[in-house]
Amino acid sequence: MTIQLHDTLQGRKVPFEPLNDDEVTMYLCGPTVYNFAHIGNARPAVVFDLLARVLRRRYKLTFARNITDVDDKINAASIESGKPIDEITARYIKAYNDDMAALGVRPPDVEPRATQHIGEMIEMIEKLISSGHAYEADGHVLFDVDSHAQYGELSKRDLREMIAGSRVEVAPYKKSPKDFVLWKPSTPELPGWDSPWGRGRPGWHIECSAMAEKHLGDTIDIHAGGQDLVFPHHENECAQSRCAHDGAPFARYWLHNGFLSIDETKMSKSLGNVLLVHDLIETIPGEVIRLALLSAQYRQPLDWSAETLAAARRMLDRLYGAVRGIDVPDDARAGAEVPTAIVAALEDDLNTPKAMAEFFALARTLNKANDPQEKVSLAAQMYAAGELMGLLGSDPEEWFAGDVEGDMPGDEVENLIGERDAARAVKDFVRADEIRDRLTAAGIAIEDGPDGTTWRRSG
RNA sequence: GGCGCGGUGGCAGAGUGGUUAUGCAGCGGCCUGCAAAGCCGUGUACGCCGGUUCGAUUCCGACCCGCGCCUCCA
Repeated sequence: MTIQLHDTLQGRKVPFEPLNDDEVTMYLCGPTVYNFAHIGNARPAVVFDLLARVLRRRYKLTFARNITDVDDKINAASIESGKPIDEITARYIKAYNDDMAALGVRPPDVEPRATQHIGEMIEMIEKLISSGHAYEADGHVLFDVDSHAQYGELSKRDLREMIAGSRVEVAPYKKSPKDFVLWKPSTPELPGWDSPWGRGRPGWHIECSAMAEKHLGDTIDIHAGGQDLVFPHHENECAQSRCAHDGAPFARYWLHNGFLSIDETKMSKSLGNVLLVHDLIETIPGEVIRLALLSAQYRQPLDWSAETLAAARRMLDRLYGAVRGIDVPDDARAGAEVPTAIVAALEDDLNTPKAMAEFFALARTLNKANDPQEKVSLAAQMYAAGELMGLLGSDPEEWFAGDVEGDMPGDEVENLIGERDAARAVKDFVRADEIRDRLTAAGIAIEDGPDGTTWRRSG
């Protein structure tokens, strides 16, 4: 079975056939680094990290995720804070990578920065001008949308409708209201680079086209991003790249993740409900956030709430509970295969809910198993599946003990459990239950098993 | 207004032309000193109305409702 992916351009799920048999290229629109990443920014990073992991099982993947480090929002942040642009971008690039790492997102193979590809952008713009797809006007360079017949195919927009519905004021130098900027002039205070059209800076869309070309080639296999980027960003990228490459296809598969809402409302600054990953990871384990983001199939809308998180945490409790107390030697772990049902679910357009269902089926089999050898083998499969999905990365004991010390330190918990065991041994159940109540009050749940008593933080 | 997406049991969330999703919560049982965890069992679920069909939650059409994009945005 080949990998199935939903392609936005074709509007349906299709078999994935890379341009080259065993090498795959993927580009994901990364962050504009003027602030911390919010939980909505994290969804594509996590989802397409998982896709990268799935693809790497079969192919040699080159995965590029760019950083937009020249942008009006960055300029605004610099003016507002009085800090130099370099300082701001450096700070938020680091924060982004730290935050994503906390969510189990592996670094991409290439992380190109816009400011380091200005030369490539200028070259591409020159190509577009000389081939009649772009024109210079009033210090700007604009893409001539009418020169590209396929414009609108990706976002399925009718050009006439777009003009009629246009709500923006049209700059007087544009030949058509649809035309978008490739290069714009900069004032002395703003970042700028010398170009054939004077000192200026690139438009947003050309950045991605130039970086994709440089690192992945003229035609890339997969281009991914959030649904909101379909128009205008990806439509424009596609137009630029195709016109700069004699009409060669830009991306063979376009993947777009659905939007995330917060308590069923749109996340926005004005509502004050923007949740920063940076803040969330202070109190919530990264794996819980990751699984919450993967709890719906990536194209579906996902609502973020306390319940979403609680559900993800309980799912992980179940998985960790199954492998708890089973010592899996390194060689057993290394030799374990991810169950085919889980792989199949993920290869079916990243059906994470189905994959989790199969994961739980494996956990159930493990919970039922009696043979020690079999248990080790099944636990090893659990870890293999976890590694593929970016889950089960902690030691189970540490997972249940919690990252954050609760009201009661771990050794005090152990001492009380020891006292309780002694009381139980002499059938002093009143005393034993007293101790359990104390632990319960401190958020510690007790589990008496055949091999002794275990505990977990339940808060 | 245009384009796109979605409405599944108490909640979250897959999937399918006729047979159990899964997790959480609930109920019954096993286990346990009692619990917890685990295991077993358990739910007249598929927005509304027509159509196709032996049979539709699943296909087709209309309708209602929600969301996103069309302007910076994951």
